[in-house]
Amino acid sequence: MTPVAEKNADRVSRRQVDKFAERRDQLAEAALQTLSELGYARTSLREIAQNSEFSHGVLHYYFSDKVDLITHCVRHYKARCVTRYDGVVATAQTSEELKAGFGRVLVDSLRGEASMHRLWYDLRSQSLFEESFRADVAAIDKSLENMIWRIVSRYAELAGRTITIAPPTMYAVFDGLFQQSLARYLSGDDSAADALADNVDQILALVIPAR
Amino acid sequence: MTPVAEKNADRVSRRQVDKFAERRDQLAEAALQTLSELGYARTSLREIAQNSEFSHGVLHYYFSDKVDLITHCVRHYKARCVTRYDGVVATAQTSEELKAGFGRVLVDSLRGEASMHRLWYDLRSQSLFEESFRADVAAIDKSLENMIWRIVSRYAELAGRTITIAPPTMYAVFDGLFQQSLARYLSGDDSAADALADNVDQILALVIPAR
DNA sequence: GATTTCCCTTGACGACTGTCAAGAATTTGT
DNA sequence: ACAAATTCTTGACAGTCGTCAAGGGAAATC
Repeated sequence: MTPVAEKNADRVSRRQVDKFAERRDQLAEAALQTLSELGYARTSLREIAQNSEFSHGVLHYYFSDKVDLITHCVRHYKARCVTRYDGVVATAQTSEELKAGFGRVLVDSLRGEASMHRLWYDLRSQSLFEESFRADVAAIDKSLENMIWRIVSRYAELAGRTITIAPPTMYAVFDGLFQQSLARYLSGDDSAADALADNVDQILALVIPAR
Repeated sequence: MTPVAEKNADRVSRRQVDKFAERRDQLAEAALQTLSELGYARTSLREIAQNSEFSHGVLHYYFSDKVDLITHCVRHYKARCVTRYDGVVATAQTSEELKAGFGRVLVDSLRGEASMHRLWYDLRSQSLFEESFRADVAAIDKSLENMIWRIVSRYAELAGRTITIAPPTMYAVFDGLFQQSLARYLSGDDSAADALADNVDQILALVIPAR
């Protein structure tokens, strides 16, 4: 095989790999939509296929089994949700601005992506039972923790304060707040979103106290 | 029917009702054990029956359907877990004593009932999708919120402090801490239990600050 | 243009699900 | 003791599940 042929073969293979990965993501997207509507327990492969433009058999062409599919979904989900707050952190000039931006994104995300959030909590619960999900879920949880930490530590920096709470604890607190707000919002209480912003303000004032 | 006969009939009926309710609870207990081991998604009625001393058909003699069974389980669960901290609140004489007792029960419960706790978070996630569970789950959540509030407000009282945080927010914070500790504990990190006690101490100091 | 490779559909399989009915076994009432 | 009401078992039902194999059709390769 000549170097040129090798290059071409490489290009072809690369293209195939890309197409393969693309379709996997496309199917993962359909799966995520189905999962966020029905929850893990009630989502079947046939239902997922019906939310895509393909038949149910194709899922086993792109994924080895159901766990493989769900795992890919989780990773695909991560890629989207973790960077949501980075813009706010990067552009905010004052602590007040950062706090307002943080709250705004939080509220918007709660209102606009409630179904995806409940799926996240569902899958996180599943990972407490199913060991095969645990590593990926833990990785996402960690990156969410990092995200919260970037925000809070930057906030403290802008405000000229110091933090005495460790990142995991900080994340746990805000996650608890968000989770409760999500439950209220999904049960029809639209004011839960605004209440979340207030609660975050209040907790932020406590965990980063004036010295 | 004579008054005596009426009384007897009543006694009989009462006894029957009691027996009926007793067996329902007994089956609910088996169901809770199964659910806490497998999770909601993987628990079937036959599996539940195998964890009891009866056959699978009996479940439809005592419960109208699966939702009825699970709902009864949730209520049965509530009756057990909500009163766990009342003793500590009632007997503690000082704020330090209360804090220590709170932490101790928290840690013991995490270590000894981890499977039941993960089931609770699983069912709470299910209620975000399945409306039929929502009311019962919300009721339990509310009573847990009340429990936390009894502890924290009593703590503030003993310490001579005032609280500026509303009960739902307070519950959300501690629930977030507990949930994260549970995940770590179940993934093999035994130190997560003791870390929980430390975190609770720390957060308690923040939410009920020295004035 | 023929052939090989890839992508996708269809239909089937065994296993499992919730539900229910028929009847055996047990308890209760007389 | 017998009769009646109950509690429980068994087996079957219609449906769904994940999985897979056979093959059609499209696209790429030569």
